[in-house]
Amino acid sequence: MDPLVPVGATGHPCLDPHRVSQLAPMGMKIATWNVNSVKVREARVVGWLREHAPDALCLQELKTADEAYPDDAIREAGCESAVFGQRTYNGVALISPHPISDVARGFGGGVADSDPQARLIRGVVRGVTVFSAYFPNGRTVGSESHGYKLAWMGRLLELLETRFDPRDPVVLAGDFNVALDDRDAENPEQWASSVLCDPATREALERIREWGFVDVVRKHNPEGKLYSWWDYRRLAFPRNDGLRIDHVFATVPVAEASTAAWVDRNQRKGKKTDKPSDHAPVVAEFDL
DNA sequence: ATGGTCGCGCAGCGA
Repeated sequence: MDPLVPVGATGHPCLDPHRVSQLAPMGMKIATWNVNSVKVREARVVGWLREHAPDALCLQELKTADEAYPDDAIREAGCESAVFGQRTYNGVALISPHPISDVARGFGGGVADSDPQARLIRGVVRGVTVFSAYFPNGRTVGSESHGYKLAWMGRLLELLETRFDPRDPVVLAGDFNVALDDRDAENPEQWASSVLCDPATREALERIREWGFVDVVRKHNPEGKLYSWWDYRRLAFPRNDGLRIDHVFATVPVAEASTAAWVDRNQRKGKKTDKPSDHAPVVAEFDL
């Protein structure tokens, strides 16, 4: 399968994006989780798959090369994985109990030069193109890393514009490292000048959203006060000093079918020996 | 306590 061919161009009726609303309604649950090392979080991931039975689970920060990815344990939980691993840093995966087709790693497609960091993978699950994205953090505003973050987001937008159609069923899920507005932080003033909230970063994400996405978690939680990441330091979780930086964006035909969206805050709980990630899973459910 | 926590990989970086 040519990964450069847009989804829906394969000729298979089940992959025709414009037919998504014609499919018999079934539950479809899509989740994203920055696991901060898939090896350390292996038992949690397997347990979470068994408990919540998502149709797609997007992982970020594997910090693991492809060869060391726990593929056997995931298979024992009944799922296959599409993996774009990297040693030490980054690394993303897409997990599903269904077949994953049309897998593409990175930006590909000659949109821009290849990215040396493994931050993006996509595949088609039950007719929906699902991206697992780990946006760069950016460290500090104005830094070289911040420039890389903004450029990376621009490349993602270019990929969407050139290879996809907002009328297609597309889900962009992952750790965006962006809190969209002040509802997405418990202490917004504390984070205002950080790379998670700075105006240039928010504007870059707004341009991606305007391409044709709905923020599905916001749709179901307009009041805010729902976070996905709490720093390991400064007792952030007990104080609920969190931010919502992990997102599930969906194009309109998918977002119109959403029925619920939530954060599995339980996965952030526990003592040091329980080894929680600093991120909790973000889940969106659809009648698709 | 003048930092504070993780994970990687074995010093110091990135988050």
